[in-house]
Amino acid sequence: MESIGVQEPIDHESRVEQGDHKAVRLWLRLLTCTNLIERHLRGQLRSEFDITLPRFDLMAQLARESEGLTMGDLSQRMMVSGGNVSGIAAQLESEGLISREPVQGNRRAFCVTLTRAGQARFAEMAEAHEAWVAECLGGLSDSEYDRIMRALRQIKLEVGEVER
Amino acid sequence: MESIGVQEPIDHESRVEQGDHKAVRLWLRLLTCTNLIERHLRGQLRSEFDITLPRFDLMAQLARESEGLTMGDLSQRMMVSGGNVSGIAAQLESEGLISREPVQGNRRAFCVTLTRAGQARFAEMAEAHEAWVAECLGGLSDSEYDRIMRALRQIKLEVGEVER
DNA sequence: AGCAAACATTTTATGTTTAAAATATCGGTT
DNA sequence: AACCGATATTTTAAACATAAAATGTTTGCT
Repeated sequence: MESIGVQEPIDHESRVEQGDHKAVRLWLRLLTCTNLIERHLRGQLRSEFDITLPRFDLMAQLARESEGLTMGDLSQRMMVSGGNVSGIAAQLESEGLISREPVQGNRRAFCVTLTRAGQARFAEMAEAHEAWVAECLGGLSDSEYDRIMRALRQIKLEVGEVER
Repeated sequence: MESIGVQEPIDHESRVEQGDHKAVRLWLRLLTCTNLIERHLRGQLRSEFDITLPRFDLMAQLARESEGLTMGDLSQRMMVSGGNVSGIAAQLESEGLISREPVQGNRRAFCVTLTRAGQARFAEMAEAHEAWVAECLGGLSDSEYDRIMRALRQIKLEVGEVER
């Protein structure tokens, strides 16, 4: 399947075309894998903890920063727009899982932290989340794991350069 | 960085915990890469062709099936809900890029195809799209490309089993 | 002090996405 | 023929996501 082995000599245009097709195939597979895992995690979070993935993500960012984060920090780390963070944070706040307090010395910013209830809730979820991810990705050998991590890092850098 | 080399003997619990953390790190990197590329493509499609990524995706599915696809086929191949396809298709239809015709022998289904205008429009976009993807992913060597493709295939299979 | 540019956040409008309910059709059974 | 479960699609409600405009706030410069 997918043209293994035999390599006919081809001209330059065909070679380029084939190279591009390769990149697209890789992109589609990357997208498929990510979507499958994301869908799985979303469903599990919903059925086991009645929470959405974006809300879990926001809490996860706060959980690793006990000092708290500003809305802008959250936007940057979650890689979503500021307006988006506003909406998600508003809901978590109304559920009592996070709190937003003014920052002294900068009346523009808010400091967002997990409430005690939020910390407890997140701890439960994080444990389950790790297990679900390991089910999906734990089957790789150490060397495969390292290789794919390196390849993804390189891809990340290249996209950054393209965007620059 | 990230614990290279030295390996202290550790008990079973720590080993498991460490394995889980590894999987989560891989997952987050996978997600980051996919989001970066997706964001790049979305922006390019918007600025160059004034079209959204989902609409492009729907057209791409139709472009490789000259016979046309049903709404259900599209939902399955795009890996999104049927209701979602309904909305996207409605807009593309109103723009004259796709057509939906009843299927003889099954009055429930529609056969969706690219209009002639849709074909022409998609041909332009597809060429640019390939180039953008190649910019992001073309920097991998052939062997790296093969390895990551294989690893992703394995991941895809494992997620399928977990979901089963 | 005054003022412009940058910053932090929210609001608005539009579009995507899902789950679930609703609508309609099909196939087979009785 | 009447009915029932499966199939194909649309509609609905709620949440997520973006870009762009709006609202305050801060900072640096003159």
